[in-house]
Amino acid sequence: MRDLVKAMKALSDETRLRILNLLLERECCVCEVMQALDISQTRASRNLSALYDAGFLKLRKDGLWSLYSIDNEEMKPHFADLVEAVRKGLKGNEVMALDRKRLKKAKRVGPGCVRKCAR
Amino acid sequence: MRDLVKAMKALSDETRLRILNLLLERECCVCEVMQALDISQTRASRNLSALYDAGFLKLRKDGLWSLYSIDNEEMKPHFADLVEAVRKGLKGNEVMALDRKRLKKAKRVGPGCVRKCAR
DNA sequence: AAAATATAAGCGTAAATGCGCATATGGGTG
DNA sequence: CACCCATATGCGCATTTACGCTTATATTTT
Repeated sequence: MRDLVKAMKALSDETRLRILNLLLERECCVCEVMQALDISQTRASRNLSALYDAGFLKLRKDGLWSLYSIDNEEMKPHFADLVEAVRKGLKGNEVMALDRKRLKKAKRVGPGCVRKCAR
Repeated sequence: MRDLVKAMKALSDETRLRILNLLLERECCVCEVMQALDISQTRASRNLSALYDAGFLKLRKDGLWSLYSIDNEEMKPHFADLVEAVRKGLKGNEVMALDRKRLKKAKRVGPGCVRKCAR
């Protein structure tokens, strides 16, 4: 039960639902999440970690980048059901649509991404 | 999205998951929840209200009793999916089994139920 | 109407949560 | 090796949450 409570907690936050929405589109690095949601590096990193710790995401390292994505293979079946329910519930939401739009313009590479985003 | 966050918050608490487990069995009054989970009246009432406010339950009054049950008819489809995911995730849990067991012995009527349970 | 009863709500408090700031970590490049 | 960069983490603070205690509300019974 502990795990389920943790999973639900992970999903009970606006920022994390927005992140999940991005990841339903594609794999993202922390930097891209920052840009798409227009949030701080700390906030992006922490909330990605929360989703990861809860068991929804997998992590892949590529050089300096941490690439997070929805862990469809290893995720518990009922967790996948939760993700699906969230996807349904978020469908048509304008904030989510805007986030996805900005994700398309987000760049994984480029010098000083973090610093630039901070301004 | 606000509603979804609220729903997930409602499900991200051990007490409320235990209550939901009872209601998956059958309709319950506050008093029965108290007995089955061995918790205070305030706690039972408050957490039932939270699940109700989030949109998972319906309320029926019968004399002094407030009878809560899962609102399968009016609930949003993706909320029903959440409940189903929770049910799956809770299957086989020993705490849930014990709660259900005690629910069978819980009585809706009987003088001084609340007072007795408080001891 | 007065007493009893089940439930709800106000209030205070302890714990948990979210996040910004600063700093640490660890890989990449010159 | 020195520096740059993306990410992670320690710390402190403000807000939220959970819950017990007490009291209010509403309904039934005497």
